[in-house]
This record gives sequence, structure tokens and C-alpha cells, in this order.
Amino acid sequence: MRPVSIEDNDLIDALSRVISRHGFEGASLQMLSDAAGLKRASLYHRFPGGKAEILNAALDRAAERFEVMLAPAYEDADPTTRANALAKSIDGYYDGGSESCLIVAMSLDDDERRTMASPCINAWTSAFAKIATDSGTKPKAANERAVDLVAQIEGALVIASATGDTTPFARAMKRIPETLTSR
Amino acid sequence: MRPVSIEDNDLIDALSRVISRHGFEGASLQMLSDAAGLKRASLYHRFPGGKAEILNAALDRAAERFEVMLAPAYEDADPTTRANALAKSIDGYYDGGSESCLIVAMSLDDDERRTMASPCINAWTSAFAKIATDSGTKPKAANERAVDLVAQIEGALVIASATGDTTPFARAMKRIPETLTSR
DNA sequence: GTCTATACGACGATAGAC
DNA sequence: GTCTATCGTCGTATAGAC
Repeated sequence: MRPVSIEDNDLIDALSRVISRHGFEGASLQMLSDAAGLKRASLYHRFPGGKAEILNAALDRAAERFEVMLAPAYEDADPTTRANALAKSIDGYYDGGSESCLIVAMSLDDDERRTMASPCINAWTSAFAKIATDSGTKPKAANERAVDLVAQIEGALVIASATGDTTPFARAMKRIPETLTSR
Repeated sequence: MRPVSIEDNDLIDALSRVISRHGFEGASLQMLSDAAGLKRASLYHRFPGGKAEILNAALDRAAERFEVMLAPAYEDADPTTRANALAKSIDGYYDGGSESCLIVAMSLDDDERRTMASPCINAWTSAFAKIATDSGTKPKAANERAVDLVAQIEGALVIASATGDTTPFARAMKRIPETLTSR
């Protein structure tokens, strides 16, 4: 199977980081082209639709990377093992809490764009809920616990960005297994 | 004592809401003047320093409003009573989770501005920690629990903004008393 | 496929009439 | 104290050479 790269993933990742860190409005083409190591006009060659298309590419790529990040939840192992692996995976994705989150960035945009990251939130919630239900938690309670855990992590990322303190994020990571596998 | 209003608080609140919802870069003078019901030039009469001064006013005002919001934590009552009152106060401040948070908005700005909301975070954390220590939790653990609870709430606000679902926020509010008063 | 050069609008900010 | 009018700059986007 051909896993893609019709468009350069490294390029999109660099662009995505700028958007995650500064928000869509805050991410100027100047910043984006600097991060990409390309001139503005060259970005338009890759993304004829301009910033909007860059954002879409970033969101598509985020969905892709999320799938990888969340994969441990769906492996063939007992819930605790999966929860531990998932926590490690998430911790790596956000580099111990020092990476900004595209979900947070999108939550500040115009009304049309504000909900564009909700598929990512749903995927994340589903992955957590899967482990919780596999641990014997009823679906409804599992879903609540799952969203709340996502919120905990998003909030920890905000705190880390605002204060530089990544310890709340670290505690959130540590709490993933116990939260998802306890009744 | 004269509690202020050298500058019109209602005006600043309207401006602050725009910044909280769109971020500092995303909040154009157009949006700000529309929300204020004043023309751009009139805003410059009130805030000669332009957007930067508006932001400072919004942050000062946020600190002021936070003090009011957090006041229940320091009243003369038992921890559980205070925790309940505080939860209600926070719930009102964020209108059940439908209001955006300036802290989240600031976390997306340039490096200079990114940490400008950390005093608010600290005040919030201290208020929570006070109740926790008064309930017999040791200072270090109380502080961790406090920041984590702030993160939980911030994350719930992000989720609400991104999906429209305010139930995680509602659960966070409900969890405040039990989190702060349990050992 | 990347570059330089440039068009054009929006934005932040200021001057000055009322 | 609010307005209209305007300035310079930056941001998005395009044209066209290499």
C-alpha cells in the first residue's frame, strides 16, 4: 500500500506547528513561509487556495497523525497495557506538553472555523472510551470520562503554553491509565 | 473607598469578550469598535496606546473580575460551603461554559504576550489551593490538585468552544467541591 | 518548482473638524 | 468625546522570469 505523500508531510507539519502555536489568524504567510523555508509565492504553488487550503491540509494531516497517536487504544492487548501505551504515545505527540495543540488554536477562530477540529476531539474521545468500556465501564460513563480526560489534557497544554509549567501535563499523562481502567 | 471606574468597565468588558473569543491578533479594531459601539478613532481617544493598551486594560479588568469570582474561597465558612459557592461563582463567570476564556486566548499569542495571563492562573490556583489546604490536604498536593482543576476547567471551555458541548464544563463545576475537600 | 516583483485590500494608527 | 478622512504598513494573493 502506498501511504501517501502526494504532498510533503514534513512541510505540512512545519506549517501546522505555526498554526497550532499562533492560531489561524495569528499565523501570517510570513511566519508560514519562514517555517517552511519557502517564499510566499512558492507556498501558493503548493497550496493554490492560500491560507484556507494550508489549514485544510493541516487538519487532514492532524487527523492522520491522530490516528497514529491513538492506535495503541485499538491494539490487541489488555486495557491497562493499551492505556499505558496510549499515554506514552500522547506524551510523545505533544513532546511532554511543550507542543501546542491545533484543537486549542482552532477553538479561537471565526464561527465557521471554530468547530473544524471537532473530528479530532471525537476520535480522541472514542479511543479513550474504548479502553474504558473494555475495562467494564458502561458506555455513557465511559464517554464522559473520556471527554473529561481530553479536556484535562487540553487544559494542561494551555497551562503549559501560558506558564511554561509542563507538570500538569505530566500528571495528566500519568492519570490516563488509572482513569480509564478503574470502575 | 472608591472602587474605580476611571475607565468605563462595561466598555472594557465588551472589548475583553472580543479578545477572549478571537484572540489578540484575531481581534481587529473593526471587531473591537463594533463591539464597543464606537468608531475606531474614538477607541484611540480612550486608549491612546491602541490595541496594546486595550489588551492591558482587558487584563487588568480580568484580574479585577477574577478577584470577585474567586472571593468565595476566602470567606469565613467551612471548606465545603466555600467550594460550593466558588463553583457557582465560576459557573456564572463563564455562563455555564459558553463564555470564552482570556487565558486560553492569550496562550496563543507571541512569546511576549503568551505569559501575560499567568497572574490570573496563579490567582485561580491559589484560591483552589486555599480550600484544599483548609480541608487538610498538604500544601504541595493541594497546589497540584488546584492547578489540575484549573486545567480541567480551561480544557472544558476549549471543548465547549470547539464542539458546543458544555456538559464537560458542567461536570467540572460539579467536581470542584469533591476534588478540593477530599483527602 | 522556486524565485522577484507587484497589486490590492485590510489593518493599526493619526489628524483635525465638529 | 465622537466623528470623517486619511496615512503608512503589513497581509494575502497573483504574474511572470528563471
